[in-house]
Amino acid sequence: MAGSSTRRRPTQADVARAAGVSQTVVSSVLNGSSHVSIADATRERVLAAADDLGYVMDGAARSLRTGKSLQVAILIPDITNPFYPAFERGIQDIADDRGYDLVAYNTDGLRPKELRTLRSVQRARVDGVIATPFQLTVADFAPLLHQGVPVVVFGELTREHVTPVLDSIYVDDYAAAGELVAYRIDRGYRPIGMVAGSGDVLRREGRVRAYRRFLIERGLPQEAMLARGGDPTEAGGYAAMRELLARAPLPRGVFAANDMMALGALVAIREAGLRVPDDIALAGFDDITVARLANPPLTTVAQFPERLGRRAAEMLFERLDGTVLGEGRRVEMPYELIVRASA
Amino acid sequence: MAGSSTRRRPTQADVARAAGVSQTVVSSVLNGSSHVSIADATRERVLAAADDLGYVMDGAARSLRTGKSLQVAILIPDITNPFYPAFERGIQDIADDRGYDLVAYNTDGLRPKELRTLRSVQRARVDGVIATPFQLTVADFAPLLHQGVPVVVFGELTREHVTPVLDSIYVDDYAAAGELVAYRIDRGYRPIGMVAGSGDVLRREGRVRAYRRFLIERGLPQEAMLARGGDPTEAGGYAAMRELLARAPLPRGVFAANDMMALGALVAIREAGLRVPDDIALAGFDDITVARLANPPLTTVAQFPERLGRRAAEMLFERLDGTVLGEGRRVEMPYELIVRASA
DNA sequence: CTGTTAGCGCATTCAG
DNA sequence: CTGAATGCGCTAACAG
Repeated sequence: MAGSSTRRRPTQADVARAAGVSQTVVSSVLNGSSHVSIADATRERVLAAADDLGYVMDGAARSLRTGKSLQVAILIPDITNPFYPAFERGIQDIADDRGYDLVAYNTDGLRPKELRTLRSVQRARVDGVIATPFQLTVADFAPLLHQGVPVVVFGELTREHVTPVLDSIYVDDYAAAGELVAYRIDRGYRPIGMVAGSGDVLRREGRVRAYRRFLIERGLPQEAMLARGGDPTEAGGYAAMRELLARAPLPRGVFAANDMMALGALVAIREAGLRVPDDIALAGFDDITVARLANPPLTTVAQFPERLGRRAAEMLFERLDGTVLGEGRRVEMPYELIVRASA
Repeated sequence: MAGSSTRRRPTQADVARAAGVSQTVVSSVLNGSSHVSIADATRERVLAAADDLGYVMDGAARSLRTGKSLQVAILIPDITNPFYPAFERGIQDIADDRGYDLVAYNTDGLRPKELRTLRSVQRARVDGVIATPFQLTVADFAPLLHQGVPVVVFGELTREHVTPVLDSIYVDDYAAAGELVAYRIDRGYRPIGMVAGSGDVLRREGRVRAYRRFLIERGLPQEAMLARGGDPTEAGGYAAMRELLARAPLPRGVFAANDMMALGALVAIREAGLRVPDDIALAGFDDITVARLANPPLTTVAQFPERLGRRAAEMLFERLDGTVLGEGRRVEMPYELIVRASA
């Protein structure tokens, strides 16, 4: 009647005993590697014993000994933001293939949380990190880097005097937003507006900068039509759009910093009795799944987050494998203008 | 010109040396706990030295020694499914408060992957697991449980003869779907349809069962109006709805197994030149953010995934703390019918 | 080809 | 109140 008593998990020593060999032999056959060759008969016996006892490697012990944890960390602001699940999924798939686990951290884009996370990451002894830093700078990654933990950053980094070996992957938001505004939002010399998040988010500032440049080129007054809702969410978009609608003159086109905000803006516009795109052209950014399902379907910019995640993970593993050495790489990934009915 | 040479990370021994004390003392002050009291002056000195060297605890070593990894695992089918990010986020927030990291696994609801994941979880030596099993049964969790790793399952489990100590948390899909169909989809003795996933997903079968029961009660023919698209995604919903539309007679109401499928169905209905809800009443399940933003806004069932995640995490930590002992608990969480314009 | 040995960083006896 | 010694499970020399 042993019942639910906690059973100590089997170790290599247990397997060795069961197979009548030494623990070293067990380690060798389990790792396959090593320069030692093992007799086939012995190997079979060990494997059988391991399987029999339900042996599973103790990651902590292995990690302590080898310095490799077989875990990679991902830092994102908020998994609830529809852009990131696909990004995470892309990473996860690659990591999975390589036998790596994924430790996930949400930072909310807040610096204190980002810093705490960085320490957790060190504590966990992960082998590599993929980060979407919002407030962090390159310098903050220095400790990790110095300890030999490769880091891949998603987004454009503020260059600093010393550039550590740090890979980054990014999409040219500035160019994409510029195209979008010029070709889809602009309707001659009419006011166009933008709804954006609170603006402390480096990664997305390219979007706002592109909008500003457009205004300058057209000689349009700046700031007048820029509404910064608090959160980069649907609620934020709704609030910001209502603010825009309350001002005069009414914008004839609106660019939202992301699709969620655009969706919120859409609701606000509809509630105001105006139509998209007839009264106001509206476009977003990200091409989240539902952008296509909105009514009208949303014109936006696709960034292929899953592919971004996969590529980021590949870059990380190239560092872990030692396939790629030396200077940090900056990889630009393509975007695509998705023209639908809203603009 | 040391540059980017890999620096060994500081250990407690290094801190001890810097502070002029023994490693034992460092361990004591860093853990705060212990029955040993340390002189204030010494404590200060140690803390200063640790901070100075940028000391961060080595989780692997601690884990090996104490058996606790300060990590919990979450098993979900697919983070890309909009229900799960909020679920994960709820867990993450609680875990964060407790100083625990979250190791995330996507299983795609496929048994082989689920099993592989279970082994990874053992290898990682996580302290606890929150799982959304699709094909796994209680027995599969036995090894983990026997090793003293608490497990909280989201969803209803098939009871087996032996019920190990395993907590579960679930929403009564069967009741919720029943209400939805009876009060919102039904329009007298007219055909009503359902679009659902491929059906090997235990957790969601309550939705289909409720639909079936309704047909039986009304004496309506079964199967005729049930279309099972492959994936429980927007694409699956679209395909399944087109299939339904191709049959005769046309359904006057359609229940989708989840919101993503409902959104896809909406597109198919619109493309067929029919209107929701005038021609066809449509309802989904989950109340993902975009359900409200659809046109027309989607009638659905809210399950509050973030709250579910938080509660699941709390249950897990009650086990980890030893606050709750003994029998596995089954906690039912509330749902809410969200009536909007689509049905 | 297989066994012995040492030590990764830490928490925890047990002595001083 | 502090220090020295031990071992968690594993891998990697090194011997045999």
